[in-house]
Amino acid sequence: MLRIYDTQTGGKKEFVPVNEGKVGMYFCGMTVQSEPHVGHMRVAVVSDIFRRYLRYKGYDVTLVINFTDIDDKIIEKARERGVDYQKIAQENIDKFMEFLAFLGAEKADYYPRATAHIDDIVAFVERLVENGVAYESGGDVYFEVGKWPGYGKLSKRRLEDLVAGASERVELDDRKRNPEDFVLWKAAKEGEPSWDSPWGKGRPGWHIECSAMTTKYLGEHFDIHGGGTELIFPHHENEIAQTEAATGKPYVNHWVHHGLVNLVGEKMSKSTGHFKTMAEISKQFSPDVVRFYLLSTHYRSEIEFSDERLAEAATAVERFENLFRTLERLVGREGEGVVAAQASPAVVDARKRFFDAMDDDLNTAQAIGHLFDVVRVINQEVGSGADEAVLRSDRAVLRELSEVLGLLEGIGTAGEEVPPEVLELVRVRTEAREARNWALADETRDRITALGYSVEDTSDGPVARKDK
RNA sequence: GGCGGCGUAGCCAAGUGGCUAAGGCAGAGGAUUGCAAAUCCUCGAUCCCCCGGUUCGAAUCCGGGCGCCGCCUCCA
Repeated sequence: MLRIYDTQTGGKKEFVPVNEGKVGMYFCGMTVQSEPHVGHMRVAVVSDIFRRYLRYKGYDVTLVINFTDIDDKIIEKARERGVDYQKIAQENIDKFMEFLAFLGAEKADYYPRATAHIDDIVAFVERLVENGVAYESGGDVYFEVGKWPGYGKLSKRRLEDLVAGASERVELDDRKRNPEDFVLWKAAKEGEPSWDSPWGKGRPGWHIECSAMTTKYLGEHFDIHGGGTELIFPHHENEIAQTEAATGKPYVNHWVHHGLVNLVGEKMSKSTGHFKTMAEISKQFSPDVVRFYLLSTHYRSEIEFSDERLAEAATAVERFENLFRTLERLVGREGEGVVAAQASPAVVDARKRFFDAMDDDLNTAQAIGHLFDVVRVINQEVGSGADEAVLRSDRAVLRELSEVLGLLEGIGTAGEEVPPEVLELVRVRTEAREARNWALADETRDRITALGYSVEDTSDGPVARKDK
């Protein structure tokens, strides 16, 4: 039984889809005001792992990730650079997609943008006005929080606390009836992008786009809505208010919030400039390493991002790579002579524990622990000369589990080309070793190393491969 | 101030009432190797921030501390 956490109820509960056999998932992507950083990468990996696993469980999954492509910062940047705001947005969207591909995350089914859904947004706001929970004021439209009794149920905040807090911090806008009200539609300011609406020219507030787009793509009541914990309030709280006030139905069954990514102990954020971009990361580490690293901590926990942590992950990932390589040497390429489940009992057992962990709120950290058990068992079997049929089945399990995590998909399935000059040196070294000329053998190995390759003496003779 | 989360071996990280507290990285020793590499084996918390309490039994529940972090209307 698959259990998934829900922020609103504050615990794990059985996953029961709204529509049998199908899953609707929406993750808040990014406000494309600057280039994506490692925090956004976590959304990409978390949404991807949810989709992979639900699909593994047999569901037909629809994943939607939005882009907020209009906000104050985007407008400001466009003005600074003297370009259209859409150019800023598009550049950052392109970068986001690029790194999604880098991470091996499959594309979402829809990537809706706020500015492409103005009609839907306006219709949604109108619905709220008609329902008496929103009001127009000076060209703005506000959601009147006090008119909707469920407000605060996600973030566990009480309205009076909000009012008290707000009075200290927020300058009272005289267009608002109450300080806790939030904007659904903003009247246009001079020189800003704007769209026509029943309240005059303007642009959407930050929260309303998600309500309009989720209901459009996934319906008024769907399964999973994700994002970072910092979005719980106000963004998701407001989204619930807007949507449920409009539809009169429960909105989302599982609110899934992933922990933030910290850099040197401090939250990464666009606003402080304290972040590491994906571009920097992709130069230093492979997609498998980054994925492995992010998945080795449970998605709801905070995670600290540092080069040291990534380097450790790289060492761990190498063990998987080495095993796939060893298996290829011993029993050939994957897919050749695949035998049905003859995997060894220890592997089968670890496989079961792997899926138990995944069923428990996608506990990838625990699942990875069991995956290492599989690796160790297979290595033991390799060392003791296990039957090829068993090794093939073992490998099939290993492949199955790593695919659930989206790891190592390209490993062991394609031979690595080694250039002729390296192969020649390997031959020279082998001859030297046969002649017990250790000095020449070691010197030749040094030359191979200098070319960026290493050579290992396996039971099947020397094997050369490119260094990382 | 309000709300929420966290504190487990040198580091990272599972485990949230009951077998010997997963796994990874680092380290030590051993096997294997001409030497390496790869791999395997062995070794590490008598204990889970501290102090009380509940319980036959708690890292896990409750109370009180201490420390760290997030949110409180830009932010994945």
